[in-house]
Amino acid sequence: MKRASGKSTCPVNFGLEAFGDPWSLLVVRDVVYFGKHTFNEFLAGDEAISPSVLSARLDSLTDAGILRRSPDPVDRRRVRYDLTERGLGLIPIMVEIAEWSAAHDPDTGAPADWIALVRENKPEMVRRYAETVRRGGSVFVGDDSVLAQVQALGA
Amino acid sequence: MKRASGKSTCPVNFGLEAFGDPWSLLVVRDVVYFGKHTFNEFLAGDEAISPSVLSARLDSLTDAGILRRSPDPVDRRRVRYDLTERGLGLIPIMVEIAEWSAAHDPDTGAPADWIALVRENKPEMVRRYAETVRRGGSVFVGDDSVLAQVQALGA
DNA sequence: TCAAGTCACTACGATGATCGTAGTGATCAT
DNA sequence: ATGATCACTACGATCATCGTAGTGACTTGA
Repeated sequence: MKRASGKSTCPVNFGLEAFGDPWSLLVVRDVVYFGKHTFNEFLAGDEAISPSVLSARLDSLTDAGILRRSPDPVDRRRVRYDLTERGLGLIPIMVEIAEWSAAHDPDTGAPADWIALVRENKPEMVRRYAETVRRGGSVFVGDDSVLAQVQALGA
Repeated sequence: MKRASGKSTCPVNFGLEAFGDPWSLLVVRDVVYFGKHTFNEFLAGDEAISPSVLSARLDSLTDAGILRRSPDPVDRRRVRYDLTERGLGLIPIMVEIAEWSAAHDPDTGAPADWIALVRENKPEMVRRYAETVRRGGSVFVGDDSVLAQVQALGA
């Protein structure tokens, strides 16, 4: 990302300068979909990011106002990363990427019925994603996950 | 993008492997918003991509089924790049990126009223973008641009 | 209390990607 | 024929990422 910043006022370019590298959105995805919040949790993901790159990404996402760092009050070794409101605003982008990929990847791991549910109730699902993540939950993992909420509604 | 492909079936990861580098979506943006279709037009953009990188991106986007190359029938030096249907499917992602950036970039070049118009009529505007680009137009440039269509409606 | 484990993160050499500039050959306009 | 224009390629320098191996602060369990 050597591209001189400030050379373009195009909003697509602005976004790509903030999170358009191959790793940033995967970190955001880990928070939103899987409820990950710490360095080692990000490090253990399926895509095997290296620690120095992860460290750099966490710094740049924090600088961009997308993530917020906070020390864990009980275990002082731990640092917790949470999405800011600005970071939560990336959810619609991820949802669209997931929808595109589910449509074009023959080996996608995205369940077809979940993708259909999100596509047909997009504004509500996006809002539900954001509210759930805002209070510490995630889309797929945990008792208060969006998945659990939807299953409770459907039961 | 050294990340071993096939290591993850996550749809966000799939999308990022296809167009998640810092340049691919800018090429797609040039087609959709500005009606660019040739190597030198892409090269002349505000963000100053280098020719070798552009060449590599055009190859990978073509391999990914997002762009289609065709020789110009009248000028045989020319090669034209167009979006495939799969490439047109990236429009909602770009629209969301533009909306996020317009909301968070104090120096954004995106007109506020245009962003508002798109936000409030998203499905229709996305469909209009796609139809216009499909028949060779673009969002902002040309007689048949989406901008011109909207202005004609409002007149 | 003390050793062992875990935490976030840094160091570092090797590899790969991107940068900017300068071409190249094919084709077109005059 | 000449010069301009087309889509690229070549290439050395610089930058980013990769993978592995640590580091110091802190916590845990005996």
